[in-house]
Amino acid sequence: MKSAILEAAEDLIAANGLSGAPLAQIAKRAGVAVGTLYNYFADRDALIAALFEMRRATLRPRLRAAVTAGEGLAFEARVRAFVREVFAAFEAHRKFIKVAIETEHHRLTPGTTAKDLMSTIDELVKIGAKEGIVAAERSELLAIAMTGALKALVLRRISSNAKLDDAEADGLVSLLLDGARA
Amino acid sequence: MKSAILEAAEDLIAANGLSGAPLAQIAKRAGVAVGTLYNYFADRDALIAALFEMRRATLRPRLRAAVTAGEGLAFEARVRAFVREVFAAFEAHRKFIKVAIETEHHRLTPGTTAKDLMSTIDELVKIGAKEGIVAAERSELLAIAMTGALKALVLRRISSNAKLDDAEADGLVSLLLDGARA
Amino acid sequence: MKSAILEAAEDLIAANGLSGAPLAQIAKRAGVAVGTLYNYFADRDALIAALFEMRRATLRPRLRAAVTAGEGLAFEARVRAFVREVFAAFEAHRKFIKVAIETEHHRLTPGTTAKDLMSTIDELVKIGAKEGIVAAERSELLAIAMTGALKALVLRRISSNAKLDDAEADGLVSLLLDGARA
Amino acid sequence: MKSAILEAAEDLIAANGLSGAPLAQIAKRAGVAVGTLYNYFADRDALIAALFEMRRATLRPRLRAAVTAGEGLAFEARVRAFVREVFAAFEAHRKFIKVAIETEHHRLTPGTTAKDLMSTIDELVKIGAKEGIVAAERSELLAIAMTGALKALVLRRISSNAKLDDAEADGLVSLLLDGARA
DNA sequence: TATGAATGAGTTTTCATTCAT
DNA sequence: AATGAATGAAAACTCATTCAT
Repeated sequence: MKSAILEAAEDLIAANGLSGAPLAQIAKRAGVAVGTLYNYFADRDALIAALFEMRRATLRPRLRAAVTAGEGLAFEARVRAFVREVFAAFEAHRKFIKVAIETEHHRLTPGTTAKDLMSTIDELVKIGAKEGIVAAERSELLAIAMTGALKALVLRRISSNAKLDDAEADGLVSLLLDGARA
Repeated sequence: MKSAILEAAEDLIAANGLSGAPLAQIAKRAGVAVGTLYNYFADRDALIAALFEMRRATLRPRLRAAVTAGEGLAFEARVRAFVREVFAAFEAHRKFIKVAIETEHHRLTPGTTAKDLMSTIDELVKIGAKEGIVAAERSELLAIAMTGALKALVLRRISSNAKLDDAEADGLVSLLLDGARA
Repeated sequence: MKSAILEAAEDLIAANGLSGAPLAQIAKRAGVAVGTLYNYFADRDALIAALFEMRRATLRPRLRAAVTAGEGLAFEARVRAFVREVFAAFEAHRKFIKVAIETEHHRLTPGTTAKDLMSTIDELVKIGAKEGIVAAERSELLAIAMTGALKALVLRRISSNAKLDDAEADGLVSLLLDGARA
Repeated sequence: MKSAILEAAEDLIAANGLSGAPLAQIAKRAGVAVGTLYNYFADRDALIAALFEMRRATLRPRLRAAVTAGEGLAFEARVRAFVREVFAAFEAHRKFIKVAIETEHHRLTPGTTAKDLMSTIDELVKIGAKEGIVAAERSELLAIAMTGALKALVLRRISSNAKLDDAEADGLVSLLLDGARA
């Protein structure tokens, strides 16, 4: 029930944005009465927060796992493994990822998947810097650029109904580590 | 008067988001009565649209100029010049740029500065591909990544009250063309 | 509840006209909150339309019945029966009849009781023409005049709190069929 | 100037009703600024009232004249002359007559042409009664019916862009005095 | 006198939240 | 727990009226 409600909310937010998902519509789509929403969530904000936290609870472990996935490998291979894992995780939650990226700057969605992605990438880049693979003075920039590039790529692919596969992941990693020159 | 209203709207949207700027507050901050807003804009949507179009009218020529800024130069220098120009333009409109990037996916803000940036970068990357500097098979990815990285960097700097200067621009270009390796 | 709201609207419109019945007053008189109105009607226009349609649904069958009331009788007797029935029906809905006649030409009230009356009278007059009782070349005029005269008489009686009884009906029919000469 | 404003108001009211004629539109159509309206009329109500009074000032004398038009003639001829005169007067002010009849029951238009018509007809009918032509017990009814029938006929003809000529007038008089029988 | 931008009270409309069943 | 009608505060919108120029 709770998750049926959250899925209904997710659908509507994905389609119409955060302010295009009134409780009446969420309830209708979830097949329950409005009043029922209040048996599961204190208020609208809490419902939205719960949606983001539910997905976060699923995605954060996978992001964490993605960091450790390539442990022992050379840095490039490790980053490649990381991005492949991230893409796989996002692929499994396309609708929410769209929502998470699009509403990233909204008051109601602080500290959610977008932030988790950022901090995970930070962590990974620091490893590269410590290993001397990534130029120290470029590491902050790399982290920011990688996060931005990844989100842009993901959103693009989701919006055009294209897959997020390993080739896509490898391409992004090559670009960021070796540049775009021919 | 019209622009005082739009600036008030910009301030409020920058502070509280698109749905955190009721007409009563906009009017108050602009120092006019609510009714006055309707002397200048058909309705709330039109006011918001006008804000984005006003800034767009200022920024688009600068983005276009940024593309031609480095004409004749080698591609890397040209991209460098482009990003420096873009940063200079964004620096002059920090508040709006924050708003434009944060609300990029909102129903009320289609075809605005964020799109102009994307298409401008597209154009530039195509030149690099034609010149053989950018690997053809990487050009789409480069355009997406560059747009995403640039927006992420800009937003980060604006949010932390840091400048968007030439050094920042050069760093981003190096990263994208040559990669992050030490 | 729905009909309490419509009755409140009817009262206010009868007293102050269509534009003298704001939703706040309708709600107050109906003993509900303003928001409640929107649980029953899409918007103000829909509420007004519903009022006219509700009464129409009641009155139209009675007008139809009035046409058949005198079937088999000689034409004059038939018309007499018709007008008596109409008066009885109107008598039972004085307040609405007042509203319906007074707002007959308003944008929000097309195709309502006033039109039904007109078309019903048309039908009846055609019967009289076919039977040769009414001069063919006078039938259109008779229909128009009868409708106008009937509405004027009804409105007059309602406004002066006078009854609409059989004598009144018979008087009108005599006048229209035989003229006013002594 | 004043009459240009009143004509603009008349046009708009004829087209959209009393509540479909905001001052801004009236001013625009009259080719003046809103503020100017207040140099000629105390407020909106006064403007509307002035429109009705201006026309009334023109029409009332013609209605009065219509009563005396047939003095000396036999009653039927006199009524015929009266209705012909009325039709001629109304024909010359079709737009206003439409407005006057349609808004007859509005708060802002008491004691105007519609009432003048009624009282004029009353007067005429009384003459017929005194002369013994109209049955005394039918005179009130005749007056009401004649007024209603006349207004209905006029409105019908104006709405369908048909003329109000002498034949039309004669037809109405015959109907009311002699009835519709073949 | 003419102008038309500015005003703000009045009205409509939305929607999260409550609560009796 | 589930329901959904009722609520009313907040927001959008309209328009007669004012007033500085």
